[in-house]
Amino acid sequence: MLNDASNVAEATRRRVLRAVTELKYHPNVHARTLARGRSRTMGMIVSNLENPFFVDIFCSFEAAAAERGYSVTVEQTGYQPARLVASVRAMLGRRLAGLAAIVSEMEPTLIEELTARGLPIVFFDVGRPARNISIVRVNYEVAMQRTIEYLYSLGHRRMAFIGHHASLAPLEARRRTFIATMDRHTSDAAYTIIESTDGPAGGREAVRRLLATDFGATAIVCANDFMAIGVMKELRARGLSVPLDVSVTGFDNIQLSEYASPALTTVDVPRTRIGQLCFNALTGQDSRLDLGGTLTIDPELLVRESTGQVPRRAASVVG
Amino acid sequence: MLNDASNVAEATRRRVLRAVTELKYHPNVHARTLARGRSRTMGMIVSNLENPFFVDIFCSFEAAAAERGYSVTVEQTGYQPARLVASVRAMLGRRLAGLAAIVSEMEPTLIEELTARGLPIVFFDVGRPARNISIVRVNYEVAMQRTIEYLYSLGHRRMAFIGHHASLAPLEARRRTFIATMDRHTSDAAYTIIESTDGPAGGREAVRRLLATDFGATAIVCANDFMAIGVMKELRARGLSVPLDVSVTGFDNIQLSEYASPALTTVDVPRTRIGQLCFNALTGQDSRLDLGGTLTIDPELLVRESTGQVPRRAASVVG
DNA sequence: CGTCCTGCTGTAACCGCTTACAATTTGTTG
DNA sequence: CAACAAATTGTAAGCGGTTACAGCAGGACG
Repeated sequence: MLNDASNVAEATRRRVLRAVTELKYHPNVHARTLARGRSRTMGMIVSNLENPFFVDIFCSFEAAAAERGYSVTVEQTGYQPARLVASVRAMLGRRLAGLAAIVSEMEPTLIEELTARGLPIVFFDVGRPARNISIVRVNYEVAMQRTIEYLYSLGHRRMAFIGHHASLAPLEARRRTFIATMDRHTSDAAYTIIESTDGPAGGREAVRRLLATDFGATAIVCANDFMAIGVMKELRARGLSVPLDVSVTGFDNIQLSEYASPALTTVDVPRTRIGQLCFNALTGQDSRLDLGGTLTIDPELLVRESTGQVPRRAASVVG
Repeated sequence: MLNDASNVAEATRRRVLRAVTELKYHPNVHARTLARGRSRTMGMIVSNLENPFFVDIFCSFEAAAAERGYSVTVEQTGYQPARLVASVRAMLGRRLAGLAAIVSEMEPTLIEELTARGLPIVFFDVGRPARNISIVRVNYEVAMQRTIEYLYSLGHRRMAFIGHHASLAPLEARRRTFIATMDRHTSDAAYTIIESTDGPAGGREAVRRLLATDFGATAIVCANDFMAIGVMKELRARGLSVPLDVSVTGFDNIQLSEYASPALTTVDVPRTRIGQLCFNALTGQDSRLDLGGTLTIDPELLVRESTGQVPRRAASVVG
């Protein structure tokens, strides 16, 4: 009766409903899900909730889910494949209606384990499609290449890449493309790579290390906006102006990137769209991406205020 | 056998474990929880996951929980009491081990509904203690008063308060104290109040409205850091210097406040401690706060770079 | 007034697991 | 080797709901 109120007498229903509130009765979700055999809950696993990029995707996913009467449960992995596996197992045990894994790390054996079950799954940035697994990708290569060529066109010849978790595919793609693109200009351009941790603190620390060298970068390319915020902070603290002394670029276009000072030049990864897309893929109501398919998003470079012409006075400001 | 491996023959165990991985068996969490009658999951409800303040509390809560073998599920309410009620009901249906509500909104009838059940609960910022309900409070009054007096001592006489959701208790407390403190200096000080939405976009919009008036604030007091970031952005965009033209203060001391430009003067609300505290309260392992008790945190004013002496040239820069 | 249909309520099996306990095997000891 | 204890395995009864279906009213109709 608490499910389908259609074939119950009005009087009875009223009596029941009154009892429900009076006794403060709350149906046991587990009993219900067990009996029904399916649930109205979607699972989401993200790498790092402290990074607004993931929060934004979660929020738009949740909004789309709520609209369709689904609820969402999240877990985070801290970029650790082991935790991803643990989370996936936990999610699998919950008999969810679907699972979205918005993660940078991956464990190859997972795909097989996930294919065994029927539940619809969507991976973002990692994994490969399968019977019940869709993939949403971002063309980091093209975006990174554009970014570098843009900086090169401004005269920058000495660039630094600041990233985190270099071994994880989506991050590795950015770094690899950075290197590949720089290598095209090997005659007159040079680069350096610095690995740190995700977040402003990591970005800041990376800049400290960069400045301790004598590399003299005029542009710093960050793996994401979250780190770029810390990068700009440290540059400012050292009395360096962005973009007069050093240009800085990010990746993701998190909301904060617009509020940074100066506003960050970045690559717009459409988080809201991604969240919706992932949800739609799971419920199979998106013509652009059906279960088992792959969809690649081509992100745009968003030029704001943190990048500019290379400084006239030599190219040895930073590092 | 999947629970207590103590009284099973080694050989049998091995066989079972092999079968588990081979068949990709994942125990049904619902069946298990139902049979056990209790779960090892804590629930957390927060107002707004986009605001890093809440994310930080969630993360430290989760870390504390993981350490003790608990997992955590979150939901957000968007500051809407109705959604809080819905979330609480959903959580109640899950037979959790405990529930932490880190929210600004409240629904008085909730307390009674929650007391009926036995599960340990901790509220942050709202509610009142009960048999199974603990409360963690922050003394916003003292902190706000200190902030205002500090600005006053710098010579500021015209201040604006920028907040959101004024009707919600914790936000209302800040505004009320702002007003009360300003009223002490009614002879030579004046203030104005602007209501907007949470987040940088809200802060920014509030400043636009402030500048459209001729109030001429020399200091802007924000209800939280998340809004303050937008406030500073808009001031900068208008060519106003912080703190040379206008001083700005925040509230919460989110990580980003340190990375803002200039670094934000704010009130340090110890989020990590709060997360841990809430978890400990639920498992009853904290001597400072046992179930049914109240603990008040006295936050410190953290002076950084966004505040300074009132500008010499009159007091009519802003608005 | 009996028959049939409709609309509502009562009942029992089952969802997948835990738990306590019965049944069985194995080991120990006089 | 019988007798008993210990160790292991098998069994059945729930946990709190859902679902399909049987049962039983009451109303309409011939």
